[in-house]
Amino acid sequence: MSQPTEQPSERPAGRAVPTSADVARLAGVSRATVSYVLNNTSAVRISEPTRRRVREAAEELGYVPHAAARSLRAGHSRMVLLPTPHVQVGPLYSQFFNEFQWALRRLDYTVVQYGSVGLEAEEAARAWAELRPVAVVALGESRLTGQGVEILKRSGARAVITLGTEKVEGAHALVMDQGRVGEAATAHLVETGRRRIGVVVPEEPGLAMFSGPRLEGARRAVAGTGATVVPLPLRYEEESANALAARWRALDLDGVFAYNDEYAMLLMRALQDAGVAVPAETAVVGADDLLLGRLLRPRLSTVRIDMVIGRELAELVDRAVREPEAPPRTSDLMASRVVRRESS
Amino acid sequence: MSQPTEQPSERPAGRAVPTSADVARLAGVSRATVSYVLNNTSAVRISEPTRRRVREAAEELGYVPHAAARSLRAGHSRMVLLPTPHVQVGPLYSQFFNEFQWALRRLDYTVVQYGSVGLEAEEAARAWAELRPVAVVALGESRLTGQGVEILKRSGARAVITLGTEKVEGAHALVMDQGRVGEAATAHLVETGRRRIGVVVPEEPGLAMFSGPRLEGARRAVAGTGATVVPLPLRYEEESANALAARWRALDLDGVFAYNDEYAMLLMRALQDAGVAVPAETAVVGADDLLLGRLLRPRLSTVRIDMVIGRELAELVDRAVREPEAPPRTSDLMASRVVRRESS
DNA sequence: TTGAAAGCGGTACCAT
DNA sequence: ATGGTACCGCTTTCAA
Repeated sequence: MSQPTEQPSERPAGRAVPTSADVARLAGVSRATVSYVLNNTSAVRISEPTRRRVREAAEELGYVPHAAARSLRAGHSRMVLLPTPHVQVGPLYSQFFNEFQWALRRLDYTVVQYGSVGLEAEEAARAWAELRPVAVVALGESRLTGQGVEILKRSGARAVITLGTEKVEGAHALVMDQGRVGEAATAHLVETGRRRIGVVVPEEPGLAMFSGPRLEGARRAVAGTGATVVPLPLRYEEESANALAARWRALDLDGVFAYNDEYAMLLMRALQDAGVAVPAETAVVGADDLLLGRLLRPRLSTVRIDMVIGRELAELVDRAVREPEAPPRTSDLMASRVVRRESS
Repeated sequence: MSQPTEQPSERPAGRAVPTSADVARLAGVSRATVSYVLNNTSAVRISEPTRRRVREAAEELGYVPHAAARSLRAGHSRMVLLPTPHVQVGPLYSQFFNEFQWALRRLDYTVVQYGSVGLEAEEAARAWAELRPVAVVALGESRLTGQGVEILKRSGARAVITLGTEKVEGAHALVMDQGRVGEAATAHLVETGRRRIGVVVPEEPGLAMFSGPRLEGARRAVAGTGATVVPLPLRYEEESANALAARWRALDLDGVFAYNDEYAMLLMRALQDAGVAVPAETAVVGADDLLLGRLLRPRLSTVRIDMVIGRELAELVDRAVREPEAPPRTSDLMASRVVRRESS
């Protein structure tokens, strides 16, 4: 550039970002005093007039402290990093998530979601580590490897928590036992006299971490009852459902756990169109207890999933941060119960 | 504490977080050299053997650079901050969002979502400003005030972009003209001969920013046609829908735009249960083109919304960052078209 | 080709 | 009750 080099060229118009030094200058005090006042440092007494002058100066300049500088000096941050899940999440999850964030904030943590679409597990971990979070809470399928956990801990993370089904070496694993969902649904079907039970397994990628355990749970439920379980691959598309419905009679199933309410609705519609009577011929059970299930005819039986309240998880994170050496408390964060309606 | 003061007590077990100085020491070079090697600084030539020693040392220590220190020194970051929306978002939005994040990363930005549940507009803005983001993109109803924008810009944000319906003083406003959705749906109803048209207005808080403009759009569509629009408040609950259906005949409506597919399904079910024939007596149109709409009987007519591709928005953000003084380009990011099925 | 050192914005100890 | 100052980890001249 041909511009004189003394021109910063960084903030072309408008003055520079105010720092605590600017506040100090305007208030006629030292930077230390500014820090004391703005942080209400109890160990130091500052006279009321001085406090006021500092506050007014900060206000006038629109001063906002620089989080990076602060945490650099402090040697740690209170940032909890949440890798954003790749898969589409349901309303249940969203509510839980909001609650969790809110609770963490109450505990004085800064919650930040960091998306890592299109990054490999390890480079993602490295990217997260650059932010020096005090804790990382991976909720979904974000494949966090043992290697990744090691990177994070080496860079100062005091707690790495996975919330899911896979247990990762070195991380606190909070299981959400998806198996229970399949178990509850299938047990219900068995109890109501069904013997040959289909279990829908979505073919969409990213759902495997839920569908696998649910299928396993279904298998547990039939063990020793004489009933059998048949996995049913299904894409969330009308054609896929119709194809499945077309060969329904050949499958000879009298009950089906459809993974969740959406797949259940898809399948039930296809079954009805194919002339299969629900629940007379085949009982259908979904999961998630969506409102839409109540609108179907017959009304859809479902498994209602109650996730642990966000506050509980937030406290668990806080404890893990304060006592990193404590043994990973493996809690189960889900409770499942069947809501029987008309489709089963 | 009675512990000797020389004990850091910060990392009780396990060694300290490695810094570039540690890498330098291990590699037998200076910190400067480490920086040069790890950043591939082209202005400086470092011998290949040295490069290797540095890389190996970094690898061995598990060194990850400290983002805060880096951006503090640099005087700026490439963080784009996205306040997380409070309302539950649909699958359309999620897809768009992922694409947007991906595109921003490709442009070398660090995308971070910051939740602000339970914070007032201005304190939220201050919290965001502490992170010194280079840009803030507020997508939802996160009420960003003119005051908030001012705070952010004062603290170095080169672009503040709102994506929504409200225009905020000082921010680049990218309108997503929700009105078009209501306009398209209603125009379709009018063209197919409907005269008294209901427009569902969800009572759920947080949806007002969508429902208001959609209602206005509906009003535009009937202007001068002789048709009329009747707002229909509705909660997303079965009882509310039933109550509305019970007084349907009294309302004397022959068409309804039901806000979106979910509300449409809710309402259509209630209408059918109340004996109102769809579409013979009343036509129903939803929006979002969810798969579930195709499963209903009659199949639900809908408005398909195509959002701008995330890449386009990412480039727009990039341009705004590089030329903060350029006039806010107000682009429309949505295209709406009616998909007629059987319910209209 | 490499090293020494200044400085980014805060905080907290130690003086005064 | 305040101010001076060292330092957190990293980048980037400037010298050698």
